[in-house]
Amino acid sequence: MLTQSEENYLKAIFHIQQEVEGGISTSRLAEKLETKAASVTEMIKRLADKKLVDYQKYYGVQLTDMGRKHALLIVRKHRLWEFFLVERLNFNWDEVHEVAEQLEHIKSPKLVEELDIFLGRPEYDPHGDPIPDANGNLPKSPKKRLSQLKTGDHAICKGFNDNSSSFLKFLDKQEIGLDTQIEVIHIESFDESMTVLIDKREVPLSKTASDNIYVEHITVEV
Amino acid sequence: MLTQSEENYLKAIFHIQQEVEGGISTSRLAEKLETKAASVTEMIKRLADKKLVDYQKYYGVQLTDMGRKHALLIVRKHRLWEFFLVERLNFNWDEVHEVAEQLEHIKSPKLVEELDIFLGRPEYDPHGDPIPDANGNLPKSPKKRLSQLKTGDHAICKGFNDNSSSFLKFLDKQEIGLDTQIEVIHIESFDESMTVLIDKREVPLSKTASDNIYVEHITVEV
DNA sequence: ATATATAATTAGGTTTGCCTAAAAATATAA
DNA sequence: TTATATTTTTAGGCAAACCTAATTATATAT
Ligand SMILES: [Mn+2]
Ligand SMILES: [Mn+2]
Ligand SMILES: [Mn+2]
Ligand SMILES: [Mn+2]
Repeated sequence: MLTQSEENYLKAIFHIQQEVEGGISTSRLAEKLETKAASVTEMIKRLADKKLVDYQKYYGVQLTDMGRKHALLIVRKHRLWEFFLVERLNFNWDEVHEVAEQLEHIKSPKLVEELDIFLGRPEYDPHGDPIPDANGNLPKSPKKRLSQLKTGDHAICKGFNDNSSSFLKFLDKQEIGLDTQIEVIHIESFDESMTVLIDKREVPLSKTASDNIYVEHITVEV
Repeated sequence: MLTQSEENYLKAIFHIQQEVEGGISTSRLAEKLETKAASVTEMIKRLADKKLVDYQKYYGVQLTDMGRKHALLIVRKHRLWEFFLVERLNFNWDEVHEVAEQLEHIKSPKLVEELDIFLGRPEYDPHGDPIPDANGNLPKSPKKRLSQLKTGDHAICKGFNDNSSSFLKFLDKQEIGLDTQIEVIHIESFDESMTVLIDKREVPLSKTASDNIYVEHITVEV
């Protein structure tokens, strides 16, 4: 049985591995977990003893198959709970993360399975992130960053790189949500900022913003 | 902010105080929490420092108003979650306690309030135990033990003194549940065992069993 | 290739929450 | 009332997770 802290480390390693290849540095993990490098080294050793990570002193850490399995279960629980909070308990999508950080550590296989059934086996959480199934399989969708599109392109919003409360509140304000239709009508070459058309509204987006929006690029029949 | 362990101590003290008056002994608490007396002494001191309990060395411990308020919130959360698990997630009433022991420690006032609303503000948990409201008020029902009734008495089952899985499974087998109608048809003076009529079925109950069943005594118009 | 900067590890502490064994206080019995 | 038994507290340790400061290894720049 893993401690809450061990679970948080595994999840953090998993998330960083989604972004970058190879071993993960102590400092990167410390940053993600908002802790100090010394604490990370210590914990990594414990996880290595338990065969949950492969660890080579000074050369970073990687999940083993077991470690990955554990991490995926935590991610599954996190996202199922977020879905529950938004769809059943009237939480806004920017207020669920902290509570899900707690709920993801509840240990009960039956609870996870019954919750999944109760919610109708959702495939995506409120932020568009895929929910691993009971076997740890992730439905993968081909996502592009909005910033990669060209003028005239059409797309549908499918998720976000940044799930912070401030970014989600910004999206609420611009009325951008999951499955929102977006058309790129102008890209400013000076700063790569973008003007997009959403539901007949012209919305200006900085490069930072468009970088953090994942879309599915669609071809529109004229 | 209280730790999980501190919350468990407060809840245990609260539950023991429901049964017996006056200060609660270190050994009684140790037994309830399945820990050692030395650990209890230590924790009690911490709780006393935080003004959550009144503590007199060698003479036991009692909740302060603050301590009682905290304990009632934990009990509220525990029972709301049990209700959720049984009514929405298809748990049987004998499998909810352990999971609720974990869920009761989730910290989010909004979660508690929204869960309460979502469930329709239930007044009793699946075992018939009252759910404190947001202000810590308990709806109190005048409960008797089934063992206190006389031959010929009619009653409705309203709760149990023992919520252990084995007792609840026994009740399932005898088809005794909340709001079940019970008529006492015989009491054996030798061992105080009882025969009751439930839905036209004669059910034998030991003194131990009838002691653990709470009922509302009703008068039946003939 | 060597010096310097950066990153990671080790050493040594702290707090929480548990333990066993010894000592002290209280309760009970002769 | 005094002796004995029981209960409670204290003393001293341990493991998990965190920390700061010092040391060591690796990476970078001259
Ligand atoms: Mn989240
Ligand atoms: Mn977490
Ligand atoms: Mn319970
Ligand atoms: Mn608990």
